Amino acid sequence: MRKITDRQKQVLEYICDFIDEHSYAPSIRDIQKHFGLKSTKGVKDHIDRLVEKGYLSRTEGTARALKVIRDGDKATRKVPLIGTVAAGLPLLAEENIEDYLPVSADMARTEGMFFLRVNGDSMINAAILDGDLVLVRPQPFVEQGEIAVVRIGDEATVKRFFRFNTRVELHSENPDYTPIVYSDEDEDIRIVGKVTAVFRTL
Amino acid sequence: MRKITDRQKQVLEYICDFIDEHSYAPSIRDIQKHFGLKSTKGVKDHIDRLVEKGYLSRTEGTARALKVIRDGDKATRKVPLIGTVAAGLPLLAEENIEDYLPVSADMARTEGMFFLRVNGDSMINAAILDGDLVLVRPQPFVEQGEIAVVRIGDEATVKRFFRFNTRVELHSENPDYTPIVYSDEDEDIRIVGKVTAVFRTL
DNA sequence: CTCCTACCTATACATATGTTTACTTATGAA
DNA sequence: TTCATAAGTAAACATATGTATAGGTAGGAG
Repeated sequence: MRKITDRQKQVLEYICDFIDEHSYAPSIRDIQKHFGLKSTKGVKDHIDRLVEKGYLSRTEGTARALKVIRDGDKATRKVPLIGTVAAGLPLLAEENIEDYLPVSADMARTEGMFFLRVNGDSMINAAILDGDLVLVRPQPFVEQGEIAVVRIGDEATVKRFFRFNTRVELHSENPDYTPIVYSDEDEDIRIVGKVTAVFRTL
Repeated sequence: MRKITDRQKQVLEYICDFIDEHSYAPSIRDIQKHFGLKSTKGVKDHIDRLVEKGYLSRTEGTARALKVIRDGDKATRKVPLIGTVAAGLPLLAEENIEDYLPVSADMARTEGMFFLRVNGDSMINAAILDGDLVLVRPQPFVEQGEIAVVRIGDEATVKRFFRFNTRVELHSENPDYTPIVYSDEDEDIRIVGKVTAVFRTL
């Protein structure tokens, strides 16, 4: 990223703070007043340079149309919490959205991701506890041994997924539970997605 | 929340979408054009009513100063990741901020919260693994047995905190580690804050 | 029916805001 | 020195945008 002068940095910071506080960008004259300048031109120059150098974007001729371009913008994505696993939940039914949680776009890069609340202690050795939220990326496959959300009939569970010759095994991370074994061709079992993150509130 | 008409709902949705796309709010005339209206007055009326009914807030006389008031706004807070625990880290030093992660404002209600990356397996039985991020609320006390970030001299650790008569005990959640015992009055030990959430990316 | 509200047109008007031209001052590089 | 750039003053200018006044139509509540 190209260098900016100290003054330009001050202006950029003021714009950031202003947007943070008001939810809309400052006008050129707002900035002018803040810095005690006697002309709008100076401000305009600063903005033009910040745009040239890639720190700001704007729509010309439009009021308060400044946007700060953040370094690898930590955008947020609202991810729906759609239910609890290990209960007979109507997966992916929009009616069942309990809440939306904002998640770093880093974590939820794909469209269609969702949260499930985990019920029970079957994954306790994978450090997923009862009540934890898992972030799921929908996909029809996972790598050997990855933690997946699997639908068996009308129920869904979180398990480690293994595929061998002609069978599929779902392993709990708890010695009290024995692996669930299915035939390779059983239509009743389907991978819903891969667990990509775990969230817990204490 | 007071009811709004279908038309008002349409306008509100358009405003939401516009802000989503442009990062700045539409002008009255933007909205007018979108709905194919021939006067600005109608739009103004809608906005006034949406403000009255609590769905919008605005700064009068200011261009593009609309703000959508979201239902129990799932706002986001940028929480800094300031280092790794169990290393001799200069805690809370702003220079050490590695990154900012957006977190649901529900989780980070307090000012000054921060993330620490947990190093090691000393809390494995509390389902906090090596590499997990813990969200910390700075406070000088915790309840008996809660998980806290504690500073011992120049180092910090995550441990369950217990205070007995004249001593303080820090318990790991791993049988391989023995509790650390300190005198009640030892100046060298201090509670930094309470661990309020755990985040893990798989 | 009468009154009220939602919704809309038409037409101005006031001002908030972006844009531009012309100059000045200071600083550092060539 | 000479040139380029950063930063700023001054004074207009153009237009984007909010606001106001005066009506008009349709439907529901009383």
